[in-house]
Amino acid sequence: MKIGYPCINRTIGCTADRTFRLKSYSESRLIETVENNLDCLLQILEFNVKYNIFFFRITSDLVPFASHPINRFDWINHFQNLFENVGSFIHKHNIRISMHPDQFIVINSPDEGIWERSRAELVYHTQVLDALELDSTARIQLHVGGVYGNKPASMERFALRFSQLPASVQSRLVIENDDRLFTVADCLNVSTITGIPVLFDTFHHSVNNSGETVEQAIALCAETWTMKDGLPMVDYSSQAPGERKGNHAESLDPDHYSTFLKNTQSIDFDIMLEIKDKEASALKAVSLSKSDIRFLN
DNA sequence: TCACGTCAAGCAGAT
DNA sequence: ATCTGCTTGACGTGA
Repeated sequence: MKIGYPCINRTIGCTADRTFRLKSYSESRLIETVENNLDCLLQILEFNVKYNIFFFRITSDLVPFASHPINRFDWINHFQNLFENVGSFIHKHNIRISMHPDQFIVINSPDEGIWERSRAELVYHTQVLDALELDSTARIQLHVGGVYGNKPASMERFALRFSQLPASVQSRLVIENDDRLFTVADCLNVSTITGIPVLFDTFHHSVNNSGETVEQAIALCAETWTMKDGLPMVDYSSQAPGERKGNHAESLDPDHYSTFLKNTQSIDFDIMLEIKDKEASALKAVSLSKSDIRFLN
């Protein structure tokens, strides 16, 4: 079991997701920003290793406008050395990496334009992981997408579109249950058709499920991950006390977390803490997990 | 230096 | 018809 947090470190004072406005686009601005972002990414990973955090989600904003038509710069070759440098650090310390394209990436949209842009953005995410020379355990997590008034048809369209993606992208994708539309059961159905592993999100499951317990759901998801996919990835968070249903907690709830570990102890996985205070909660989790046999492995 | 309107992109439910 | 939450910040203009 590895413990991780997404994208941002609030302790070390740099950001790996610096960007700028489309109107301000220039090649020099892009180069300057990506240099900063890659440099900061390495700093974050160094911080993580120092504190026994070996799972990390790389921000989608690492290369701003990477899949936008305005960007015709060959950033992969230009930054090849920097990517390899970060990648070798990841290898050396056996860090697990994920990425999570944001809500605009919807491959099952009936709108061809949205599909085209989504495909381009997935290619970009794949290019980042490939430039880092990461193996097939480094994954891109995606939701199934929209329902458009017909869930079975939308799931079938997802499978069709998946089959039309480049093989390099296909081998990186995993699908995640969401909080409103596609449950674990839906994702498992899509997985049966496509072979895509299912990433279990605990919080989404708590607000959108088909009656399975967490233990049942996580076991079913785990079965969709093969050796080459690596350990199953799990997104973990809990309800913010007193806030609107669905809001992520500000900080790790030690009791909730310990109970979750106990309830899932028969399965090993890597856990991504989607909690607002980022690395602070990861540090708490590392300390709480030290008595867990999976963490010691 | 600071305040604050806005930022590439989508969906679905609420108002 | 328009706004809001997803992830929440931070860019950058105007004063």
